[in-house]
Amino acid sequence: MISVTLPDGSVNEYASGITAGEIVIDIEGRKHDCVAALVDGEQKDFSAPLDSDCSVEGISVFTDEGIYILRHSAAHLLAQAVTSIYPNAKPTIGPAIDRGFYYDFADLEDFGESELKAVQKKMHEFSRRNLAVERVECSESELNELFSSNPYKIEIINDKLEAGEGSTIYRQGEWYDLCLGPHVHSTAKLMHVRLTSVSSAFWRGDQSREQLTRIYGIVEPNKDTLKATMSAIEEAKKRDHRKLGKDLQLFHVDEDVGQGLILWTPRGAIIRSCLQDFISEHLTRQGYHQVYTPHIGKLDLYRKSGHFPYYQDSQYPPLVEKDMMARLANEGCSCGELSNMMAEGDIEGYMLKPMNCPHHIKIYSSQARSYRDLPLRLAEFGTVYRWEQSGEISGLTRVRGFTQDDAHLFVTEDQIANEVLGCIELVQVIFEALGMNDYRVRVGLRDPDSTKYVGDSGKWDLAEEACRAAASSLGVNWSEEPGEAAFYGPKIDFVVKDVIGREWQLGTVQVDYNLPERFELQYKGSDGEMHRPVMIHRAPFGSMERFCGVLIEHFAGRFPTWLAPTQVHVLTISEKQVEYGQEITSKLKAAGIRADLDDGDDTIGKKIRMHRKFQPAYMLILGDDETDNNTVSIRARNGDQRAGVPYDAFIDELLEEINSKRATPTLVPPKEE
RNA sequence: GCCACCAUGGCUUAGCGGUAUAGCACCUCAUUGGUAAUGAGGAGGUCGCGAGUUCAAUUCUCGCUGGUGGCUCCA
Repeated sequence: MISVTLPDGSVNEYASGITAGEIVIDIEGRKHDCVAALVDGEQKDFSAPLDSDCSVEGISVFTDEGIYILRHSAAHLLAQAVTSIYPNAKPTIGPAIDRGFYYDFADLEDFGESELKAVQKKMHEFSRRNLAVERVECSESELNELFSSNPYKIEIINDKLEAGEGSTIYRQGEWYDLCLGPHVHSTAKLMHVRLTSVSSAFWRGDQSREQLTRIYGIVEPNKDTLKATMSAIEEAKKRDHRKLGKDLQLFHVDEDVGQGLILWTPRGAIIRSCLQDFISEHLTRQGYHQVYTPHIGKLDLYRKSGHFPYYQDSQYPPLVEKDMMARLANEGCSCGELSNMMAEGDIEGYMLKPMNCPHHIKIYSSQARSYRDLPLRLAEFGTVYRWEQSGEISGLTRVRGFTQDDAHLFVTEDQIANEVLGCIELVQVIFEALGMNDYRVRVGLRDPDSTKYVGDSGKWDLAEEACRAAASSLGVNWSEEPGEAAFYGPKIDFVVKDVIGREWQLGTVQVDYNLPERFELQYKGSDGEMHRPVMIHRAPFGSMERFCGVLIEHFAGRFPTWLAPTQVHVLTISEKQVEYGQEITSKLKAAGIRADLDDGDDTIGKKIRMHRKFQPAYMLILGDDETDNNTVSIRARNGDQRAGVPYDAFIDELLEEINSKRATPTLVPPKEE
């Protein structure tokens, strides 16, 4: 007999050799929702036999651990289905991920979305057959034998296992895979599975290795959760900023202009400029100076900053004077030679700026500086250009030309902590005003074992401590990430998720010892000696493009009144109200409110339908009642109404709402009942 | 950059080896209508671009451009 401690703390006696699954049934009953067991804190299959005293509890499929086991098992089922249809395909790896699972296959060429259906059908078939999933211990030689036709598995065996060490496989029906488990005990648990997409991946994430075919899928415990997940995916697609950007006419990307180059259309430009105004107010309050610098600079400048030629691949090619180009061409200079000569500094040219810092540095050094000038905070909405890989460009979130809400702070060493804190506060103010609470903070620290960092370690300790202190003052989740610092200093990054779960780095605050060194920046200290300032780079939004993209999805296009491209749409019921409508609209505009008038001859139902797509904060409906009494009828986005409001009262309330930058429109109180 | 898929009037979309649907938007006329589509008529496309195959290509092939999903990258 063995003594087993149950989750409620009680201890039961069982016959030695009982399986973990049998105990889970004993605890949870036959109708439990568990996929595996936790034995002494370790995940085990239901089939695991127990022969000594231990604690046991079930792992519910509705926990993070449980759903991961389900997904992992679904990945196995996928590989079983694929290999049964395509016997030549070689499974490589197939893990569970946050949103489902995938499996990578070698030798599965020409496999596209249209092939998914047959595979999914096969998975359902295997699931319906209720195949037992068995764990089998194997010796090294058995493993080599079993996977002899799959070099990828052999590579894993050779890499992960010590010589002479065995491992386990999981078998379901005829099929088996190298795996540590645990897994669900039967394929029947995997009925609610859907394959979602096909893409490619490199073996072990290495671009120089084989290209594999990756199949993605989702799996859910039951029909209802599957349905919920599928509709959540649909909902997310509706919020996609690329779709909303088109529907709401916020921005346009034109292939004749170029990939990843954003054309801000009038409605989107309003959002951007409101945000910029908002930031500018804070800049003034915090003692920043706004500056303007050009979009290009000499190659030499970027040689000095270290951007060229080191980051050449992610920059637009340099601009070279045309007479020089002609001369070189006449001399038979090849592109490769040209590139070398530019790298060596034999040819001067200009570059689209990939960062604003060199320009700001030149503003710093345009005058002799003393400690009394510090901290000197230079801010600019500076547009930079980077040659992102073509496959990576997407909507507003990954582009080739973007405007950073950039600033560089030139500070003394003992000002670092305070100034970093000031930067963080700005980020927080902005995120709070926009109701963006779902972000995480990464503090990038240096890797203690690496020597790639500039600056002495005492300074680094202070700067890292300043970053830590600043991050913890935020009151949100933050993590230290050793090795994630830039080579020139520690940093704090703000990361948010978009609707399809992709994470985007937005704001960043970085301490930099490197550039002041490279540019030999100086200031005269109170001691009369020359000292080197430290720079802080910071961009609370990151880039206007990316931030607006995330913001569109955050609000699902329903912007707060202060940001809405049009705040009020005035709709007349019949032509009797045209004059009144025009009067109201011009009064709104005179008050600085963004208003739009529709005095056409559509019915009011039609007008509401048409104007809804632009998501104004409010629509005003004007009929005889309103005209006769100098009032307006307010319609909120959700259809709620508030009739008989005197229009000057409406304007006052609206202005109050705009000026307070409320995150949600509140002029129409929700209906009672 | 790599793999797969995709590209038809402003938007959504049908279709096919013989120059093309429909809805919405737009314009005109009628209608003067109270909170998610009033009716009728009209205009608008060399089917992303460039080659090739063919008597004939929007439809087949190749290249390019752009997009989507991923991978890789991201100072």
